[in-house]
Amino acid sequence: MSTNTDLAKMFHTMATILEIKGENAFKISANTKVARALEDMVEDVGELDDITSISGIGKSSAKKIQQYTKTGKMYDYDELVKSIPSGLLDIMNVQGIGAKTVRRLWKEIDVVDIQTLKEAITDGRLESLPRMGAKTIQNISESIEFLASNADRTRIGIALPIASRLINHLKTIKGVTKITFAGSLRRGMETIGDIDILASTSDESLLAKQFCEMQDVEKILAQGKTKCSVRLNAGMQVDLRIVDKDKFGAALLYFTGSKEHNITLRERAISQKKKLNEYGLSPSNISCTEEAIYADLELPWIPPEIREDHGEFSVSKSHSLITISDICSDLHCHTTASDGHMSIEELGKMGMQLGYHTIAVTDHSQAQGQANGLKPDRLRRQIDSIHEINESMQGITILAGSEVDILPDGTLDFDDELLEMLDIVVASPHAALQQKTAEATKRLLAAIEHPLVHIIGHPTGRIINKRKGLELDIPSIVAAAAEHQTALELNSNSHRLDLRDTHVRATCDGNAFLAINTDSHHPEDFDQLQFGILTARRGWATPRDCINCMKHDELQTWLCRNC
DNA sequence: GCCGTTTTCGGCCCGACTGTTTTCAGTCG
Repeated sequence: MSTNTDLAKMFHTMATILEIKGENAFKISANTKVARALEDMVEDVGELDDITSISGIGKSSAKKIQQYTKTGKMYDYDELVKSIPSGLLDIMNVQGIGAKTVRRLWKEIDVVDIQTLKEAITDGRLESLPRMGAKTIQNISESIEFLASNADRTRIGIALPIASRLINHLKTIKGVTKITFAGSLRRGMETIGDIDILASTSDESLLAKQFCEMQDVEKILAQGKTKCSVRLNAGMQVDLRIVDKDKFGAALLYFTGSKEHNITLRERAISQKKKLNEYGLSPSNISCTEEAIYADLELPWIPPEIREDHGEFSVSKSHSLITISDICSDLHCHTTASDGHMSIEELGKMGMQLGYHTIAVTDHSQAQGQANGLKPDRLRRQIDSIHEINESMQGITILAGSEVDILPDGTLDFDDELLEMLDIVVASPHAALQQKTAEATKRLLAAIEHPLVHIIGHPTGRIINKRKGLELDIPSIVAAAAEHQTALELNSNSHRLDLRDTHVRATCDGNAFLAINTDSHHPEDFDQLQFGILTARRGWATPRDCINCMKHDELQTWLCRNC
């Protein structure tokens, strides 16, 4: 698993070094493409018979990959890394500095890393380079400072509310007729680099001005007639594009991306003797809506979440992605009995409010002492109370469950006799999240194969930007989950989103069930479902793949599949 | 470096903005 990640990093690095060295641009993008292909693979690339069967990976890269999987070394990579000072790669991350500048910094004034770049600014050497005026140097200084404090991309759970707030504000500006967000946010990615906002207005300069003067703008990065760019106090960059109302669709398509989707779409246009850009499709002159542009290219409208050039151009019309309204149960929630903030009754009422037919109480098991995990006797008493409350509450089924720890050796935190008393068992890894792939996979397989386990909760245990989590052998996990009818959870919490998009795709492709839960501890946590759904859609999930979309009786039957 | 119902060679997406320049290179998305 981590071989793919390691290799992807190496190909990214090779691409960057080639760029600094001024190599052929297509060779550079070919390397980036290989890196991306590796990042998106769930099976270990070393297991493949023919690596070149993957689109974007040709003979040359396949040979390099093979050399690495066999020997742990890649000759071409090592040679490239040796050919430049390693600190130059860090300089490439400074906004406003590209490959050409890095090359000149290195060759002409001996700058080899961020530190020597800072020194060159202080002692005035930077000024000696062509096109290095006071303003440019000031921007570079600020970018270096910004880079030091903001290394991570922003979680969608942070970015989406900010974007909504900005749009609600900008909507009120006179002349604005249409406004929405695009980019990776619209594609529902788990982390966002910057917020892209697209707008139509009768007064362009007013909108641009007001945008740059918004309260939380820390710095204006660019301010043109049709494009403005600012950085917020929160650290996020926000780009505003102002476009003609009747070209909104073309612009939305273009700025939603992904870049790879756009490139393939444009190549498709060219092959049909057409030309596509952000202003429309010529010669047919179509630009108003995305639907019309796709239709003219003989394609159905493609949902933003799957616009990654991962096969969406041949997706069948009947492949209708899951939506939030398909969800009619939440099977992983906590109460005050462990570390939640709702009572069983409150949870039941919440479920009814959301229109669910079923909600599950799944408090932590005894191993989670810090989360006030339940010991067997407390759990037995809780099961009784849940059943009592369930009897008295009309309109919803409250399941007695547990989020039982999968201990490091793969055994569960409660014995079978107790587990048998539960309506639903969510088994999750919480500790020992540093385990190696083989051990971690064996651990989860044991839980998947356990006849009393219904769902594997947040299978990898990762926390976005904070903790890598278990690097599982996903194909084996999915195969076992399909065989034993155990669902794999997509935990909707925006800190987790675990399974991640590519894992979701593997799960659905492998005919295993997905469970999309919120893991709610507070009433407002139920809102996190939107992030789970976006991630599920990115993984091409349909309602048929997800147990939370089952009707009441169907779910009951599934819960009793091993009874 | 990759790819091919036009092609095994010759292409490979395209435009806006900045800062510096005095017509455009570099960067970004």
